[in-house]
Amino acid sequence: MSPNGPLPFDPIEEARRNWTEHGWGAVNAMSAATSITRAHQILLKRIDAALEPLGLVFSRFEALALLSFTRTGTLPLSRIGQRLQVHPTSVTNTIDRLEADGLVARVPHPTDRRTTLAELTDRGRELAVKATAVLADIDFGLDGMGVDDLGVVDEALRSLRAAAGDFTEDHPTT
Amino acid sequence: MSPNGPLPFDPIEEARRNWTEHGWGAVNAMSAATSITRAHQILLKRIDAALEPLGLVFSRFEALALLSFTRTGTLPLSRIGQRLQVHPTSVTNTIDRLEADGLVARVPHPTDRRTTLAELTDRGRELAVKATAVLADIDFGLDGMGVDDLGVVDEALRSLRAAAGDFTEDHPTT
DNA sequence: TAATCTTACTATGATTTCCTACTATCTGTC
DNA sequence: GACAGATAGTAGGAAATCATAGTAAGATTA
Repeated sequence: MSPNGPLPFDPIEEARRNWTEHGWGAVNAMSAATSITRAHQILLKRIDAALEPLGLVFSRFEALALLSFTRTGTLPLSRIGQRLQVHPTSVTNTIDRLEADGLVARVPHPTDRRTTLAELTDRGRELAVKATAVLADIDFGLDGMGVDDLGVVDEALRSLRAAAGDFTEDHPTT
Repeated sequence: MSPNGPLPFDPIEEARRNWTEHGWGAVNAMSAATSITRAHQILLKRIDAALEPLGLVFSRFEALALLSFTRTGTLPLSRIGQRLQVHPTSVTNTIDRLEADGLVARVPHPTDRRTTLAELTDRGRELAVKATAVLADIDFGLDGMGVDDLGVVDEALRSLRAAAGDFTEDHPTT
C-alpha cells in the first residue's frame, strides 16, 4: 500500500524527534499537519483505486453525488464549486469529463443566461449509486480506523473548517 | 479563506443528512473522509501561501527539512522518496526545482554509482530554518484547532497510517 | 437609458503528481 | 566470471488543480 514499502519506524514520530532536537517549535502542529497530509494521500489513493473500474475519480464522484441529492438532478456549475470548495475552472474541467462520459449534460439555465446547469443523465444517476456502494464497501478508505476515531477526527476537524470560513457557524460547535 | 465565500451551513453536515436520507450507508466514514480531504485542502493552501514569499511549496520544504536533520546534509533521492512517501519521479522533480534554486546540489554517491545524493547548500540550510519559523508562526495552518484536538487527530490518524503500511508497528499503538 | 459593477463560465498556461518505460548499476547464484 | 533479478534515477506523457484573463450577461445606480 505504501509507495516504497514500510519503514521500520513511524516517520512522523521520527520527525517529531528531529524537530524537537533542533528546537524548531510548533511540534504538535507540525505533527498533526503531516498526519493529515499523509492521511489524505492514503485515502485518495484507496478511493481512486476503488473508483477506477467505474471510470471515476473522487472529484468527479463528488459532483455526481451532489447532483443526485437535488430534486431536479441539476445544479449550476458555480453552485457545485461552492459546495465542493474548488476553483471554477476545476468545475469546468470536472463537468467536461463527466459530460464526455455521458454522465451529465450541460443545459442552459431557464432564466439566467450566464448560468450553465449540469444535469445528471440516467447513466450518471446509476453510476453514482454504483460508486457509492463501492466506496461504502471500502469504508471510504478508512480501513484501520475505529468508529470512535472516525467521530473524533470529524469533530476535531470541524473547528478547523469553521475557522477557515467554510461555513457560518450559527450555532456553537456543541 | 474559503474559495467561494462561506456557506450558510456546514456542507459535511448537509452531506450526512443527504447520505442518510438516500440510505447510502457508511455515513461516518464518508463524513470523516470528506473532513480529512477538506482539512488537507485548507492546510495546503495556508502553508503554501506562507511559503510563497520564500519561493517554496510544502513538498520542497519537506525535502529541505529532511536534509537538515542529517549529519552530512545529504540523502539519496530514493531515501527522500521513502520518507516523504512520494513517487521516485516526484522526488526527481522536487530536487530539480531545489537544485535550480541553488538550495541543494546533486552529488554522486561515493560508492554506489547508481545513487545520487541531494546535498543541502548553505543557502538551502538557511532557507530551511527561515521557512520553519514561518510555518511555526502560522501553526502549520492549524489555526482554529485546540491543542487537545491536535493530539487527538494525530493519534487517530496514526492507526490509519499504520494500517496502510507506512511503517512496521513493532510496539502496539498504546 | 447609460454607465458601472458583479457574476458565470471558459481558454490558456503553469505546477504538481503519478505511471510506464528505459538505462545504468549493484547483488546473488551458479 | 557470467547471468538473472533487484535497485536507483530520469524522460516522456497523462491527469488534476489553480491563477490569470477574457467574454457574456445580469444587477445597480445615476
